[in-house]
Amino acid sequence: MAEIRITLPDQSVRSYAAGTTALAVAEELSRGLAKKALAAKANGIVVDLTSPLMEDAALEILTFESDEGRATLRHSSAHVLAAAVKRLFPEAKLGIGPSIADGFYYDFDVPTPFSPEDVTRIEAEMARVIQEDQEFVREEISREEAIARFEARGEVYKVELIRDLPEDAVISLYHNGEFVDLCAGPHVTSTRAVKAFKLLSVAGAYWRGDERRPMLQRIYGTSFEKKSDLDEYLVRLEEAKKRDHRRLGRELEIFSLHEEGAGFPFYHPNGVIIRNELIKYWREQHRRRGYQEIQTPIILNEELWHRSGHWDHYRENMYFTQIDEDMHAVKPMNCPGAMLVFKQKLHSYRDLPVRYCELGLVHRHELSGVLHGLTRVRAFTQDDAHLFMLPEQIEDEIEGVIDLVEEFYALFGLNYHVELSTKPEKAMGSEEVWERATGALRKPLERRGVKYKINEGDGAFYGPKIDFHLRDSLGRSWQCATIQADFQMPERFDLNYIGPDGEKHRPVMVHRVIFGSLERFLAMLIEEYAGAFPTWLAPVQVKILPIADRHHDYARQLWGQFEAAGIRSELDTRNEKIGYKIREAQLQKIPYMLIVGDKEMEEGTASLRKRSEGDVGTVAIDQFQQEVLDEINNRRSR
RNA sequence: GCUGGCGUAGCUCAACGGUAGAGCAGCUGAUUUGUAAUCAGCAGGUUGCGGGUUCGAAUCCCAUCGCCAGCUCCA
Repeated sequence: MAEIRITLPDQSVRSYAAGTTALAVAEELSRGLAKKALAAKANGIVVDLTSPLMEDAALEILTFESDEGRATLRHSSAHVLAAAVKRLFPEAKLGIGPSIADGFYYDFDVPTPFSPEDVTRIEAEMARVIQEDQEFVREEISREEAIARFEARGEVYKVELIRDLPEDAVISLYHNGEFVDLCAGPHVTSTRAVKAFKLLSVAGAYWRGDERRPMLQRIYGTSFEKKSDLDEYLVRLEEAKKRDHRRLGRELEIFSLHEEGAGFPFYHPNGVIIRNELIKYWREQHRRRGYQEIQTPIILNEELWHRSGHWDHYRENMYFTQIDEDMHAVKPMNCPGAMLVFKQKLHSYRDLPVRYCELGLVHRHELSGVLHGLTRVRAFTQDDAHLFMLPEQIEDEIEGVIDLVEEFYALFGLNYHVELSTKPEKAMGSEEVWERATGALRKPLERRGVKYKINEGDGAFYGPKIDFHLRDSLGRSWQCATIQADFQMPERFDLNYIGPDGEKHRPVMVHRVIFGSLERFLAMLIEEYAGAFPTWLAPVQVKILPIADRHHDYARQLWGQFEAAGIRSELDTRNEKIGYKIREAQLQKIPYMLIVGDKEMEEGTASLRKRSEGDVGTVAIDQFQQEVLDEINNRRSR
């Protein structure tokens, strides 16, 4: 892979190893540069910082991986899209149009949103722009001139972007045909380079991601160098949809959702089995690591939520109910309950850390538009824990949690990325305490060499957090595990321990979840495994398929033996051909099928078929049983 | 919550102003079957819910609920 070269404003050049993401480069450079501009070129990525551009757009452009010139192609495709839209809708005002992970988008302010028919017309017009073989031409002008020119065109958003640039900034424009855009570049040489493209969807998007600003119409698309690559991508998208946990959840009878309770999931028998297996594993691990499990109520009175700060910072997400004279709230978080348990007795410094874990069912009033299968619901069970410790124990404790997360996720073979989320706007506590808490999270991460990115302003209201994110089958990222340092709640709840000096001292608290929520984690697992769960999690582990009625007794005997051994097995005695039964077991993704007919009954064996390998021949029952038990007990994956 | 799209039988879809149909699944019967679908028959819907337009609405309009994509927000 090509090395990455970057030209800085002073004309010096820096090199980065291949594989470095453009985002990482930008983050490093931004420490030394107030404003950055960036360009990426098809040959291996040349990032051009000599002509400053607005930060937002630069960051948008930066989010692609550096190993492809594809980003350039896509960014140029975005210009082609904008050119087409301006032809068909001259009144459209331009937002920004970056390349993104799998394609590109462009934001437009139009009086009426684009209809699907409009999108078809735009696509046709794009094809025309491409046919016209328009050359991409760069032009550099002064900030004042840029403002004047975009103002003359009524491009208020572009003007806003330019105004945010420094006084002496040199602005670059890119022309293709009659279309001109504010843009750092670079671009492909001609619109002809866009060989295969497709517009995928239209959606509203707030200008600059701010819900108080106007909502623009965002058109998403993708483009490739070759038609075959585009086709392959579209096929992959279709394939990914088959792994969607909402679809598999129904097909495999794991869970369901009903309009009678939007966002409140129903678990079916198979779902409960998987959930219970996860919980069983979770309990084993936590006991081993010195946690004590507690359980606290779902409804607690309003006063408690005032004390915890939730009333001030989280009320709009909470459900309330009146009991007798008093207002109560359904818990959106488990922390206050854990704090009451801790406070119930006097703690010695010798007892710390105290680690309380809790499978806590919480309810949150999430906005209707964000609900999504099991990944975003209104009632979910957090595999929560609250750790109370001496201040000097905090780094070790956090490191212990990181270790636990790594062990869990490794078991499931999950890939994740880590973020460190800092103080949000709506926060309690002083700047100084936040600094300390953030440091307490950062150090263990660095000590372990965990790669992480900073997520500015995304912390909880009571403290900063380390987040572990998983991706779903369509590439969307979901926060699962999180570790939060909290110096606020112990204060508010007046928590104490008795130190060696015989005096009361304030413990530090850490909140954390490993799965995140059982709901979201289950969704991730369904998609990760495409429904083919490892045997230890599979709702049905062995399916016994007799060929004809005369084999039923023998089959039933095997079934009884497996059940007694603790293997979840099922018997299919329906009056169907063996192919039919196999097909059904296969679609249910059952790991093992045992087919028994005359031969097997005679020998006291079974014919084994694995869901992943097909027919593997005759097996001895006891040996097979032992192997399955080993696999289950060792929780082997796949 | 916001923008757009979509709600027809358990599932996947058809009918798109003339009064709802198919495949799979389900049920019944026949068949006793050797590694991904045996055959036949039966049953199943006040077209999400509520209004309106019309001689007539699944089809058009309004409202509402839910779902999908994205934005904002989050485990």
